[in-house]
Amino acid sequence: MAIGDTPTVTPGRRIEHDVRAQIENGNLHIGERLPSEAELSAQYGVGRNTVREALRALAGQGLLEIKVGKRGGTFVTRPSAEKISGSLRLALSLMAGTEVSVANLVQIREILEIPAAEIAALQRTEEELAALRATLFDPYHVDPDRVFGCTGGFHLAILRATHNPLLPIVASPVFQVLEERFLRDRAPQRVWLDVDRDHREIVDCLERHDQAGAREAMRAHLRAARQQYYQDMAES
Amino acid sequence: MAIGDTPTVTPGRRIEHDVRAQIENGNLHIGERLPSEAELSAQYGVGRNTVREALRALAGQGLLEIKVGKRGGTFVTRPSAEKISGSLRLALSLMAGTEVSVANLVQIREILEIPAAEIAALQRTEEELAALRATLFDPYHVDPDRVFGCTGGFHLAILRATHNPLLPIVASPVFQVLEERFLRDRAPQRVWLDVDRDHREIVDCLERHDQAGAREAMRAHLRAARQQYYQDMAES
DNA sequence: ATCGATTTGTGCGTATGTATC
DNA sequence: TGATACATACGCACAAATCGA
Repeated sequence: MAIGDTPTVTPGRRIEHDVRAQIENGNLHIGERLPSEAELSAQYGVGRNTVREALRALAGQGLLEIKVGKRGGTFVTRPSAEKISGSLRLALSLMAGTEVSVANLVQIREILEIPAAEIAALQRTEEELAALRATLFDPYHVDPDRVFGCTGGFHLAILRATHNPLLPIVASPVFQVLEERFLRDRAPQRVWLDVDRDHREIVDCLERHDQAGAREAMRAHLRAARQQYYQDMAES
Repeated sequence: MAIGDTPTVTPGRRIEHDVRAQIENGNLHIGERLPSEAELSAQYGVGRNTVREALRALAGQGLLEIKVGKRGGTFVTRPSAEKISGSLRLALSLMAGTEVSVANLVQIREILEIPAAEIAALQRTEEELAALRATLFDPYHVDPDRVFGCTGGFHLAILRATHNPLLPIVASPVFQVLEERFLRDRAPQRVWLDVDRDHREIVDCLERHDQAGAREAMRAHLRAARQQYYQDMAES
């Protein structure tokens, strides 16, 4: 242990930080099992409650998985994509309106999703194209809940079709926060006509592997969405 | 257990999920104080340790802040930018090599940092320009540790100069994971000559608000970095 | 500045549920 | 079926931090 460590850190915090550091520097690798609570409490010279709380905090971050039973125990794991994405979505949702403006969110969305469309036009498989078509909807018979799910599914399908797992992880929370805060079901039908037209145009571009077309179609689509967000803000 | 019963969810998990849901749907606001542990344990009909572990799990995610003392207690907070960025960095680091390839990381980096340079060229203040210049180094007197910090500082300064707080949050973890895994101090001096030249060219573009120049200079810089990563991988 | 009230931090013992053998 | 090992849950007691009178 390094000298001059923070003097007044509670044992619980210290254990949490210590285990986290061991995961980070590879001392503990994925799938490895930690000593039992009793062993840890003996090693650190603290009670089992203290150990348990430290392990809980790390489990909340998705770094540990706790299983019961004789062959159970606490195991090192990596946060799932869903866990990361969910944490990011909640964090962005809580930041939106104070530290982070709608313009910030829109800008990130355009930075990520416009290249994503271009990459997807190159990488998409037939299966992904079919999944994308399944998200198209009939703008003349709008069930608000269904349309909301379709638009989310459309953009997620594009991100997935890039074959880069990081793009859905970082881009979908941004998209979800924007869609949650706006036009959940407040948008007039005219908007859905435009959205549907844009979606179909993008799908057409992906079908013929038209990278430049997909990029520009997505750019136009997101520009329209941006205008809708701003109009929605002005009204409320 | 009777047939059709909901699977047994432990009280601790239930409390954790319940509090998280209340934060998410706005029932609990930022800065609001939760009831004391004793009150919560009475409300939920569980022991105080159970409550503490649930709160610890949420505190580990940066959603709660726990303070001791008479006016202390458990307060709802939003995860700090550092917390989010740190969690993302560790998660990416653990995923790198299995679910996520180096090519995936490089692609995200280019998607984010090339537009960032273009935006920074428009938005940068004199102070940010000065901070950027402070990260330049002398490639002929390379102290590996210092150069490593400088390159990180350079890219972070660009991201900050965009005036979009989300860009540092999502882009810096990607950058850090790549730099950690490669050329920490294995790079030959020739590389640092090129890096220094690229950095100075980008700074020059930002100085004269040359958006297209900054974008293309960053593109070239990241292309060179990509080649270095791949060469580094081939050698090891 | 001391004292007391409030709240979290910690230790320990015990009983129970559950998965594995 | 029973034994074993481990997590789960609870309750209590005391320590430490903090604030206010």
